[in-house]
Amino acid sequence: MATAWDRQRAALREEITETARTLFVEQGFEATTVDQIAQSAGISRRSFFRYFGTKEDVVLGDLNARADAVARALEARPADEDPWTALRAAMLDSRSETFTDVRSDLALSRMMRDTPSLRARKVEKRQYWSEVLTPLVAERITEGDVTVRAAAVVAGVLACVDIASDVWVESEGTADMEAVYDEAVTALRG
Amino acid sequence: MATAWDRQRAALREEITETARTLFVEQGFEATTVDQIAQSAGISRRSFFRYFGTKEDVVLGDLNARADAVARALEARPADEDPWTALRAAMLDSRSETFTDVRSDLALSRMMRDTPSLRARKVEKRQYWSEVLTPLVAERITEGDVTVRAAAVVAGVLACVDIASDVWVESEGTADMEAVYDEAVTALRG
DNA sequence: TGCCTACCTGACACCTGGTGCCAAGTAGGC
DNA sequence: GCCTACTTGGCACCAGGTGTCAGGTAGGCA
Repeated sequence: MATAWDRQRAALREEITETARTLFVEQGFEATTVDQIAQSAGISRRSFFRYFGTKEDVVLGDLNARADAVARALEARPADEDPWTALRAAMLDSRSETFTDVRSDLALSRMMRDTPSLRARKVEKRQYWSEVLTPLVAERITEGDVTVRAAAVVAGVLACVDIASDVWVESEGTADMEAVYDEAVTALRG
Repeated sequence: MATAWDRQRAALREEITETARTLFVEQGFEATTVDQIAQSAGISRRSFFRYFGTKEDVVLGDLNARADAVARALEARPADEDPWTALRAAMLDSRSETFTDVRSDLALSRMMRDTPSLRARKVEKRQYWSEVLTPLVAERITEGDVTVRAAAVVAGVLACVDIASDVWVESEGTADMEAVYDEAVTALRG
């Protein structure tokens, strides 16, 4: 428990994130180089890569942590709840821990939608979501090929989340994300 | 209509693809450099990038073309068919035009599953599938928010295809892809 | 046949993200 | 006040990708 070091590390990481996101919003993600970020944050290029594995991780940082949060929330739901209801509730429970303000959230979301490398890396992290959630969902499925069905439900739910997020960005943050999500789920469950 | 040029270009492109895929299977995708491919194919590194925008495109080349094929097949389905049935039939109709043999198909699929950059690029091309298919599916939806619902159905179907493909690879090519796909769809439409 | 034009090609330089390595520094424990 | 463990920065290096330019080659036309 090197607490002192850990705190310092976390603080610096936070500072780098701030600096980088400012630059990203100002001049775009791809147009911002790692050297610029490092220089603005007062560290070396090499150190940057010690705090973030890739440039994309600065934006997508805590996505894996959120998956774990959703997983914990899902486990806490009643065991007899059907997977769709349980997943929806779990995601709502663990939402908005990292919520700052609408404007910057919108800018970040738009960037994630419009930048190929960010989209790609996001999908990569989504795989972690599937790995974490699928076994938990499988416990709530009683018939058929449980593994396949669980994978399908998780993939379906994540797709609906993406759709809701897209519509939200498109609407400049005015759309009701929950309503869009429910509409998308309805389309699946017919 | 520069037919002569076009033919030569297509032939060379095919040859590069052959060469590259052989190298990929031999030593893995990431371990194979573009310089190696270019040298093996007897062209310059610069020319390689004139035929393929990225290294990944050598493997994923005709994915966009397949999307167009599915779209055409979808349009040909009876207008009163529900989207799920129509999509399933359309994908089956336009399948296996680029089918070589099980062994190399399996090797390629496994590579696509295990290589992050390939997965990422594949998802990128999947977006094109969505863009092409969603408006066609929308015509088959009669109630609710048509755009959102169509997007959800397309995303769901593509997710099920991925699941089926994954299970197929996992089973060394012995699994019945159509059956797995149907099982996955059942989980969604439950 | 011979030229002209359009396209293709290879070579070079350059940028960017990312990694391995090593020497120097700095904070904490005894 | 020293020792140790972790961190830092600098350097060299690799690979993917792009802009540019000079030179070549195939096709069309007189």
